[in-house]
Amino acid sequence: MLTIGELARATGVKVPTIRYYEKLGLIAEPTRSEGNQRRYAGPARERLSFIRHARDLGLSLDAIRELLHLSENPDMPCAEAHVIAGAHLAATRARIAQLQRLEAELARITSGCDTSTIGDCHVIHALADHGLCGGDH
Amino acid sequence: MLTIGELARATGVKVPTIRYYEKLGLIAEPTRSEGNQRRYAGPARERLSFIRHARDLGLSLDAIRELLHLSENPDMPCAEAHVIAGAHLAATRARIAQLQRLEAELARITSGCDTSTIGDCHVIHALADHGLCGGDH
DNA sequence: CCTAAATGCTCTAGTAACTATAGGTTCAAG
DNA sequence: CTTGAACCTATAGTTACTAGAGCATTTAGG
Repeated sequence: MLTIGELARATGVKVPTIRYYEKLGLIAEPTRSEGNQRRYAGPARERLSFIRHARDLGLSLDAIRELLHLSENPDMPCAEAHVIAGAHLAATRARIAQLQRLEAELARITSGCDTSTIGDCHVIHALADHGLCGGDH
Repeated sequence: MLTIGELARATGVKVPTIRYYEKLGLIAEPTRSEGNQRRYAGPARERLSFIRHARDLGLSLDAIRELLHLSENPDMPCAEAHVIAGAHLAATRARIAQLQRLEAELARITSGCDTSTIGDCHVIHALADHGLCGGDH
């Protein structure tokens, strides 16, 4: 049986976060010691590692909740799991594309200024005047 | 003089967001009509457009607050504005790089499964077992 | 056995940047 | 003069935690 601190070290999830996940119902309430401290068995560690890994990949707790629910029914079709992961992949790609557009504009804004006072600083003017950029955001 | 709704349409910032920015002190409290409704003059529109554009570029309200402060003093050196924009550019590039790593792993996870039940679904297993991935996150 | 340090407990509030809702008021057009 | 759109304030909810206060338990050393 692991204490909450040992579980935290084993999974890389911080102690307050474990308690937070418990309150959200993502992990089960564990057994308690005589002094009311949480004691975890092996399955809790696996479940928490699952959550950790999925969070690292950027999945929302809602998506993770669904995946956990699916994983409890090994006989169910897994199409839904593919939908969730696929949707997240698409969202990730869209976000990358958006950030790349922003990167291009930020690079343009920051590179074009060689003056030294705010009054004619290109950075400030570019931010103030939307017309100076591609305008695609 | 614009009503708050007209200002919202002119800048693309939603009405509740304008009031929110006012409460944060990002924009000045405007004059009011006899019936206590907000009435805006031209400068408010420019300032709000500045904020909007900077937000679209992903700058935090804190960073925007600093830039607004700088823009009020046209004679000050603009090195600080370059630092803010440059830091944001670097953060954006780092975020893109991170998302691209996640994209690669998500693509790997979602592509490798051609079974049909949860029990042996690659998506679920890949999330449960950190050892199956590159492990660089 | 006793004590001190580390770890644990609950609860509340704070973070970013809004968004939504409730319940009421004002404005402009017909 | 009435109606409907737009306005007002204030509070609470969103996401995924994190920080802090104030107190209890566990464990290792002496």
